[in-house]
Amino acid sequence: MPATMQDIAKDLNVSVVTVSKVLRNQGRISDATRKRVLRRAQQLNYQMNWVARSLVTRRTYTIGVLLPEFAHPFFAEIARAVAQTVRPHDYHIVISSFEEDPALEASEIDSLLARQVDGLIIASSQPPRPLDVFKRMHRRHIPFILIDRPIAGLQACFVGADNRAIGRLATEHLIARGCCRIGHLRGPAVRIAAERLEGYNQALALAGFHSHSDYIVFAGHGDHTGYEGMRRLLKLRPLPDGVFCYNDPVAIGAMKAILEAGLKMPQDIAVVGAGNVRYSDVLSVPLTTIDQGTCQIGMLAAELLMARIGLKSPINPQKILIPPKLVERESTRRLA
Amino acid sequence: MPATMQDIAKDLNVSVVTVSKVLRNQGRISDATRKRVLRRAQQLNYQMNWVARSLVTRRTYTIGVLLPEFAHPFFAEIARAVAQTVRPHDYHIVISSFEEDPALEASEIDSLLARQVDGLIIASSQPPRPLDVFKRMHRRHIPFILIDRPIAGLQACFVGADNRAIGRLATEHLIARGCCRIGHLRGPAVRIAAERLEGYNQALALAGFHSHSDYIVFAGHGDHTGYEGMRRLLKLRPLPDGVFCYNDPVAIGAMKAILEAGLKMPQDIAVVGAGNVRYSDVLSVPLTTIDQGTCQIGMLAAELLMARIGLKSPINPQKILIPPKLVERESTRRLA
DNA sequence: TACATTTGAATTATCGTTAACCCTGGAACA
DNA sequence: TGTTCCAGGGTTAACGATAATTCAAATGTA
Repeated sequence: MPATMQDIAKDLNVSVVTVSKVLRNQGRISDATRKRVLRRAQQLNYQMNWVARSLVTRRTYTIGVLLPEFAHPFFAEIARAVAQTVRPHDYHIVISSFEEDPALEASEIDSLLARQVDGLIIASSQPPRPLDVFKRMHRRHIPFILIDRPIAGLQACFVGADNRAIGRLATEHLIARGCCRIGHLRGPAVRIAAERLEGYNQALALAGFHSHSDYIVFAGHGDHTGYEGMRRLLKLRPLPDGVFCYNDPVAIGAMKAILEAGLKMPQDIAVVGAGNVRYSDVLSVPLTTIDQGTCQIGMLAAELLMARIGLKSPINPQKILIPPKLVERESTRRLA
Repeated sequence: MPATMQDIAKDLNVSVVTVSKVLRNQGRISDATRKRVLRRAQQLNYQMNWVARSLVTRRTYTIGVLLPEFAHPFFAEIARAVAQTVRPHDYHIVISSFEEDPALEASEIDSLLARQVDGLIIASSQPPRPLDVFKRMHRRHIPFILIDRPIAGLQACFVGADNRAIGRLATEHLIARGCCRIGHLRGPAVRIAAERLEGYNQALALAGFHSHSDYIVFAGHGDHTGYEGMRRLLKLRPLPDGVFCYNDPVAIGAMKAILEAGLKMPQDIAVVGAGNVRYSDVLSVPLTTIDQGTCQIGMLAAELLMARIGLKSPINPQKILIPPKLVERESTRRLA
């Protein structure tokens, strides 16, 4: 059994509270006593029992991080950033994924609440009319930050990429590179994908192009969907000369299809992805992409959460959109 | 404030213990009472306070997962597998990374112990003469499983890849493909890298080749080290006609160097990586690699841990080596 | 000297739950 | 009728800490 404060107290003939005070540097304790306690604690290799402390302080120094899937590089990176940001505050993270299943997500939230996390960071998959999990959190005054995917109609803190700006930036870049038949491999039917599409349309409109629905093809999250989608795009005549892909995996799949078709990048078709995942630069043709500030999302969400934990009165929800940055590589590079 | 058992008890004029018993399906409770309690619990939206329960049961239903860095796809995948495996047991994971810093690792272990995790899964960076963190765990009877990186001289459960087999398998494959000057971009000075190197040497010896130290070049973990290393290999004459790379990122870096040198894969040089990371198959030349059963490592480690948690008497440490599998792609494909 | 203040620590009361044991009244049995 | 047994609870005491309050002695002050 690990040593408790009681063990120290008994050995030293002082009260448990005295020990507690010394260990927390609180209250008035004489130097002599302080030293005795500290010494004995070290001898016994005393380690705080945080469970016991949490029970009385109502603080677990633990936050829940709830992600759709955390082997995905994007979410893994966010989790890393969150963990690093909260570590100096003595916080740990309990991480959980829900495989894009709203019901599982809700049950995991409840489960984390039961574990008394001090706050939550969630990349939610809840439908626009969210279940009442969020109400439960409000009632309990548990702060939470939504990341990456906002929820329509929910007043809450949010940190995420500026998806319209991403769509715009990518498309404007293709236009600047001289493309005039720009296709889009759009993502699944979620808000993020819709916003990137909007950005794409905006950029086209601003440039005086008008978008043609044939050139907008549904893809998904993964590279195989990009591959399939691109094969559909390649059947169009005239061929697109530029493609903005919903995300990097989709772009990678698309590149595979393009190479298979015997076409060259960027000469025949220029490709832009989004996300700047690792290895985007060691592909056959290094991929131009839009960096969405993944790391920052995690950091800012964590900071926002830290700031709200322990606040007596709730403050206004804050929304942060990270401005995207273009990362230019071979897949759109202007030829010499 | 969330409802407590006391609230339910007071409303129903029963004792808290009765409520507790109902909620745990324990003890003898009449059907009538049971129903009343259950109904009231639902009405009040009662949620167990796991912190309080943990304090008395000495079980947190939480395990610590300690990794060198968890944005790395290998570790992220392991974490995912662990989380999925323990979820059915009602366990959650507290995850933490220590950036390859043994001191930070030790302090994180202590920190997780203070949080009363029921067990730990650790990919340790401790030196062969490990600090006494592990002794502390033994004293407290906290089960832990080492993964990926065994610690010499420490009696403990271990689950990891069979690195000698990986080195052997990769090298034998190159030999089978007709390579006869096989280089090795070896990893950093850690046991894993040494074992893969051993496997490489074994395979060469078995085939009657003798290894030449010039053809063994130090690389590291990341792709840039692979790039640098390969450039050194490319200065050798005669040129190697096959390279076994410590891991996939190194291989990816190496491929970049090879392509830059104007050489072709696999015609001029065949390349084998190890790890089978995502995107290994969408590279310019899809990379032949050795799958080390990442997912299985996480799963088996988690299962092993679950089996040990709550065991009264400690049982013998168990070591599991996952047999590797060859994943053949273009980078070594035999030409038609 | 008498009173107020400070210092250093002990007491007491939680926190929300479970473990272990105790109690009561009626049914079953002899 | 008395004894036993058991169903259906209740009581009490933790678990390991902290918050709030109280208290005795030492110190300062008038």
